Amino acid sequence: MAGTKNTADLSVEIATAIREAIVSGKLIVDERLPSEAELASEFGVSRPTVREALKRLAAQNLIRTKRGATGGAFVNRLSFEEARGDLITTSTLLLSMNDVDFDTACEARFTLERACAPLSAQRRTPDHLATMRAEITRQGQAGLSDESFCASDVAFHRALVDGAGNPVLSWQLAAAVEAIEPLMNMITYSQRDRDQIIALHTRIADAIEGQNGADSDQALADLAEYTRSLARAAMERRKAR
Amino acid sequence: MAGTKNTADLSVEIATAIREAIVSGKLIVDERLPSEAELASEFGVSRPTVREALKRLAAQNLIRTKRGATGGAFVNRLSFEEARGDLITTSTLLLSMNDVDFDTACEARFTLERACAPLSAQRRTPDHLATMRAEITRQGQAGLSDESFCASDVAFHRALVDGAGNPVLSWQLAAAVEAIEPLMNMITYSQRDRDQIIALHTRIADAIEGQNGADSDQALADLAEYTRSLARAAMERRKAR
DNA sequence: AATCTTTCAATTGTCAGACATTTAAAAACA
DNA sequence: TGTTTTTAAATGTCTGACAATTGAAAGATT
Repeated sequence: MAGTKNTADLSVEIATAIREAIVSGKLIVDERLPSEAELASEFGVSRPTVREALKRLAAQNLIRTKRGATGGAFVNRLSFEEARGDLITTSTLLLSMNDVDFDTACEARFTLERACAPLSAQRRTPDHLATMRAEITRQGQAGLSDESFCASDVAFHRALVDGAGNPVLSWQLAAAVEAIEPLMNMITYSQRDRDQIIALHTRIADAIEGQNGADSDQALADLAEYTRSLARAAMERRKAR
Repeated sequence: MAGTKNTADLSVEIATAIREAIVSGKLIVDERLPSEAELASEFGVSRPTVREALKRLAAQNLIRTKRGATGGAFVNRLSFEEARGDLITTSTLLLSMNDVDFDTACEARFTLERACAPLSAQRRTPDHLATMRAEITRQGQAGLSDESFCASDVAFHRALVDGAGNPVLSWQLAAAVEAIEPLMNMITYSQRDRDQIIALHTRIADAIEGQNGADSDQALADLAEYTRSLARAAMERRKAR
């Protein structure tokens, strides 16, 4: 008789029902959901069960809640900004929990980034260029910790990708770039390494400024190769130890 | 006096604490968390509050729960498969809620996909080729609904991307490809349109089979342009109506 | 001794009712 | 009219209880 598995927990069922209403557009942005008490009565469950369902949706940024007289749960306008943090967390965990090796992660990142470079060369604004130059300057500062160097590296590449002027690309690439930061942080950067990277960054920035997509692509390819070689060396040092 | 905003709800605080323990590696995959009662006592809150925190984490696939004597909450190994569904949902909502126009979404998708094509040309297995050919055949079947045509289109492109043999790329691209399916579904495909798309798909498959990265890239660029033109036409028809 | 059955204990899932806190609007007041 | 107080509605939290599930231990049977 049965076909559907109706053994799911109630809070899961309720969360799913509301989520589908949001995704399908039955519930629109900023619309207020019924109060917890009303939902409980509608679904024939208790208030704590409804609350667990709402917390599930809140964890996915699908709703936001407000207390007080005019409060309640509202359909949340999912912003790229909000979604970025979750995507980075997810990417980071995917890499670490599935033993994705550095080469694979690095290849994915640079493959995607290189795809953005020609667009960025076309469309970058002075703002993007200024950010890239500023980060290159910072990367040359003496006494910069490896962690700060990596953070600046991320900022540089984010500016590069943002230059493409496509929020969807920026969103996806931010994750790709930032998710491997923990892996990059495991590398120790000698002064020579840093100088090399800064030179490559300068080549990239020059190409982007000169709206030369081919050059920026080649410079990124070189940076990808150099990064891989650094990681390989770090791995071997670790193994030899 | 205060510097940190400690006004966050308790269930949020607890969820954040546990999430950070997972991300930082303090809690490892498949490790069992303390029981709800123990967590409640540890954090000095009631069981319902702990449960709301756990539901938040469960909604992000960070933990799974099991009932019974040996039950409890366990750190979940986040799989690409699991994460894909959430990413697609998020992408779809981002596009619809932020009024991302078709051109922008389409550009992002094809930019990323074209980046994968050369890798796929190098590494694709006979399996990937077989899937691509099979989907092309299906796309030519008479009486196929627009929806099924789109679904097959998605399957074709997923096989193409999977051919690159990089799970990280597959994961990110699956989202990019599938998230715009709802937008593609709004287009009506005439027989002539379908023939054109099938011809382009065949060109792509041929290039991938012949391990010709440049050809596959060009064919994808042509497909991108054709898709955009179809969407533009559909938009104008809608406006004229 | 081996195997099947029953019981048990631990844990999550659900419920009911209560109180605390927050918030904006309504009412009272100056 | 402007300010303060009250009030009502909503979420946030707590307590205590019971139901459902599940693996393991204890017991019964062959």
